[in-house]
Amino acid sequence: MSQTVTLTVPHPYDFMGNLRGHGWLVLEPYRMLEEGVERILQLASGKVVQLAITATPGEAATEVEAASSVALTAPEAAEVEQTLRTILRLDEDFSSFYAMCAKVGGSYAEAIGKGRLLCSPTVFEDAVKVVLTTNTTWNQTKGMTRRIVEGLGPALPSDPTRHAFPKPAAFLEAGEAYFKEVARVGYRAPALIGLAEQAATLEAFRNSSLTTPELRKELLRLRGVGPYAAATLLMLLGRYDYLAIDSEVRAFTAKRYFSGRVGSDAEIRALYADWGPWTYLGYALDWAPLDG
DNA sequence: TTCCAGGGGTAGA
DNA sequence: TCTACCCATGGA
Repeated sequence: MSQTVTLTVPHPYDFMGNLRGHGWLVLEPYRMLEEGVERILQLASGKVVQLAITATPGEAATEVEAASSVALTAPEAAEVEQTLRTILRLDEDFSSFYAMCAKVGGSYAEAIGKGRLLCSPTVFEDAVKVVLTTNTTWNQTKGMTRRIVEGLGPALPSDPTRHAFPKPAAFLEAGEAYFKEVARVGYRAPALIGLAEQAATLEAFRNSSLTTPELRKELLRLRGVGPYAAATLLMLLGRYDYLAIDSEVRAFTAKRYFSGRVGSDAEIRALYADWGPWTYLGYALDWAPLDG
């Protein structure tokens, strides 16, 4: 028994760009599919479902559908639809960003339809994953995330090797020792416990009336969250005012703009300052792997 | 061994 | 605001 939830998407819309804009789609409980992404999700009813999320074929997707592994009640189907709208950011308005891209031109002219970046169903999950990207390699981020999901997340009945993302309560129950000894997150363990303790506060950030600088200040109060993590989390909350300056940004801008010299954070920020509220995306669409 | 990865916390200037 | 140092882990 299975069921499909379908919803229409904004125009223009780049579905695969939405998924591949950053690394989230390869962090459990997401898994990359050839034409979309798979997600293990625990619904409010407690049911754990497997969703295969794909779009109508072609350049201009008009619909996204999630094929559930099991039948859903009406409230469960509505919850799946709302979750899709959240993780694909379908309700965000990018029109002023696209207008800016068209004005700037060049490679930015191809940005129309892009900008939506996959996020998690909960701010808590996004915050955990962002902390797991700090001061480590991408492979280790994937490993730490996988061990947390497999160790603490509720299992999918039809395939118990697959798990949904664990709830904050599971983090607290597992305790710091679990994260150090089993998940091997090292010194990040206390930060993850802190995020679990403040999960309710984190969720309120999704539709916060705070200004972006105010919200950034709140995020910076979280243990394990510094300038990079705060800027990344703001992006995941739909606020693109700040650049998440990490080793990759420094390396890219050094090569492209500073003749190999690593620019100061102020110099790097100045490169994208004209993008204003779209700064993060201004960089994201500038970035491209450089040869040599 | 040493370095460092999609940094952060702290102390001291 | 800036710099120096430490922080667990694991691959190069």
